[in-house]
Amino acid sequence: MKTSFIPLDYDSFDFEGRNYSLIIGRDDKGKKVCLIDSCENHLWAILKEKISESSIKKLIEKISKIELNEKGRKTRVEKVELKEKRFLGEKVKALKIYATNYKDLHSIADRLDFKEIKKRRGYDIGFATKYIIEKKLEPLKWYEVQGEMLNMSSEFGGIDNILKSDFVIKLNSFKESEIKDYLPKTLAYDIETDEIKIGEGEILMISLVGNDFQKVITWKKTPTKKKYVEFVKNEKELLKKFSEYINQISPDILVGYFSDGFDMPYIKSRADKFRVKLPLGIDGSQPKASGGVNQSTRIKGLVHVDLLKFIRTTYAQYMQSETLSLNDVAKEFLGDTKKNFKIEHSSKIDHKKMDDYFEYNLQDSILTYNLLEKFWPDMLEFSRVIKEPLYEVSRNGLSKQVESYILHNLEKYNEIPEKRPTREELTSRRVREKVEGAFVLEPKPGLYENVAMFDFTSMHTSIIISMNISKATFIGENPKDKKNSNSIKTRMGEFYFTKEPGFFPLMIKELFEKRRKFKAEYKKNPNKITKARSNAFKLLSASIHGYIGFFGARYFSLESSSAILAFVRKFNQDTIETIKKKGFNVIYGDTDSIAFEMNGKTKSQIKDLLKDLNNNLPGIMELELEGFFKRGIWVTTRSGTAGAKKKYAMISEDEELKIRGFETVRRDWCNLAREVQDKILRLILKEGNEKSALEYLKRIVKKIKNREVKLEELIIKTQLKKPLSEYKAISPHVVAAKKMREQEIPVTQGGLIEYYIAESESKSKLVRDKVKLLDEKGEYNIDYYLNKQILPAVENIFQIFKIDVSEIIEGKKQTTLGDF
DNA sequence: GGAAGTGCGGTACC
DNA sequence: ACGGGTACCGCACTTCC
Repeated sequence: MKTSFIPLDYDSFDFEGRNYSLIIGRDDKGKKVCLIDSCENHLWAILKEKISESSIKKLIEKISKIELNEKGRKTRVEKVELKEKRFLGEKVKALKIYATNYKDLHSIADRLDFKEIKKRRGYDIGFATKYIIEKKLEPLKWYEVQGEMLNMSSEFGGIDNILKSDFVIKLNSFKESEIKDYLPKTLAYDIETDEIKIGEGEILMISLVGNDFQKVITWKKTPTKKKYVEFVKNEKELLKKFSEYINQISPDILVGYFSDGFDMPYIKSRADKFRVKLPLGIDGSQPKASGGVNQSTRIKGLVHVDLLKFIRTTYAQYMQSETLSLNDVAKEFLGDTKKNFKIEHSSKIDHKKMDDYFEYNLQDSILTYNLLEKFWPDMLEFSRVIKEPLYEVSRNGLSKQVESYILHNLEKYNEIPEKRPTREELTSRRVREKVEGAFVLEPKPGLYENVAMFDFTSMHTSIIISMNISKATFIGENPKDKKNSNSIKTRMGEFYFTKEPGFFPLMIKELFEKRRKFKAEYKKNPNKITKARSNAFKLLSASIHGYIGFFGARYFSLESSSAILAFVRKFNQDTIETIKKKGFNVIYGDTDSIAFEMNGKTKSQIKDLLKDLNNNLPGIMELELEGFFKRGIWVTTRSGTAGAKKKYAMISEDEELKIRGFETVRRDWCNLAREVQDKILRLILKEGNEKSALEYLKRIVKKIKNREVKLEELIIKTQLKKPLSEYKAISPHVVAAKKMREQEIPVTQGGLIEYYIAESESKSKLVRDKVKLLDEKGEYNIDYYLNKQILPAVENIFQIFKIDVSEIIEGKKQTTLGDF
């Protein structure tokens, strides 16, 4: 038979001592389809140089005879082929060794201790990855597939009778078809429990939300008018109902928020306790948890997505939200918020409140469902670009995504994949000395008029490409062929890289060009998909240097990482010097940027300067105009007279502000201080002097002294980064967290702690002794907010105008500032 | 018992 | 383990007189 098909999930099974792939997906009518395909497994044995043909022949014979009988499996070498390959750029002769079961590739590699063999590789790549590389049946692309339908058959031990699928097809052939739209069938879920620790409490309710499906299942019998609430007898029945509904709906994706870390483990632990089976897999198998600290749960044939993980790696760096809580993320992306509901212990909840609880539980699934829809184009394109299944792509960090991309693109360069680092390598890489990072120019404090800013386009990546840097192109500290090389001095020594183009920089160049191409495509034809594709390439391209310096990477290279950073410093410093020599006053620079006074020159003259600088840059390196600014302000550090790095504010010609590093953008300062500072920066940058800013400050100070400021403006929010018991220094936010715990308010690691500083009778001078939670009665501490929040936020700004605001902010009696 | 120095802790920049 | 070096700054803690 023939059908359309889009692969969603990849799995495998053994039959008669052989591996088969099981690919789960849909056809274009929405029917669930499983494909069964054979798949050859292989590993590589790289041969030493100058091995005679006859020795190779003998070796092949010996290897062909390898048979294993371990772990109740019989696995044997099926065939061995001699190939001309490359490994880390070197031409090599290698044996491609096929085995009947991929699970034993590692054991076979262990048996290859022949003297003719130099290295063994390719035994540590996941089955799905290998299958996709070999067969090119790639995730989330549409295919026209042809095969034999299995129906009540006995083939493969009658597997088609077990699989919960509309069609099971033994694959014969396939070809890519034109891309049609695809929207996954999604089901979101969320649980409510009476105890946060996994398995220690009861699951009170579970909500499920699909396209036209909304349910809250609970055993907490309460009169309610909510139609979506369904009652069951007890927690055990709740769990059964949960899997019943999932199987009935049969979604492509089961999505939760923090569900790898909470919902799924909780459900599993309660199911274990009650001995309830959760047959959610396509073959009736149970969800399987894996990984230690960073746990995740996999369900066969049903893609379990923990949206938090995807958002964290792909979006967090560009987000405004204070936290990555479902509430904040939904607010930012959906303009929607969670139902405001304070969780209490179930025993305390009365009937009316129970109704709100149901609503709250449902709402969480609705938000999760809507967020998945929102992020779907990005997940889809990531999966297509990286060629890894959704389950992996939705969880992996950027380094892992880069590595997957590399593995899927090695073939073009005829490269044998490098192995994962061994445990010993990991330990030694982790304790290595730090590589020297980027250069930051100390600014000269002041208010500047007409500022131009340049920055290097994708600096690290373009250095890798232009200087041909990688593990394989590194040729040591004193190579013979210095002429044909790029070199740079680092703290660790002078490192040389051949100019002979290496596969790694070439691959990155191609990636970089695709990034350009898809960015242009998006500009020309802006829509969700082109945007997502452009974004996927952008993120991948920006993560290459991070990957090279990541200790878990196959292509990790400390020399490369340190050389890249040395070039980063060199190019920025050289450019600063050149701009200075042309007579400009350079104000500031950080890593890849340079800000300088335009010095009466016109924009077009500045653009000429840019062109000139670009003409002298090597390879694909490029400096671009970040912008022209009407004014910019740089201040001193709090403790001294030096210019503060990573802290500045500029205003563009259309009065848009670019504020970096100031308290305004820091969440651990109270809103009042942030707003006052923001307003003052705005006034000064707009007007070019401090007059109205000063008037404004005086009004605010008066307001504070008259206790006219609302408490919510004074809340200080700080994250609790580790378990309460591990803190050596008991700082205010730790005290606040302890208070919360006393009041049985859940305190979670990573959660935001909110408190304010109140007037107090105690003589203690410690801030922490004045900490109060928001619902604790008290009055805000005027002295603290004036001298420890407002003053530090504005002092340095007015100092630029030689104004000492501490005189304006009276009431600073106890504080002594040694500098005065 | 207070001043000065040290380091913990959180957050931001790129 | 899933990016990591540079930087700022408040606050508690330590040390010293």
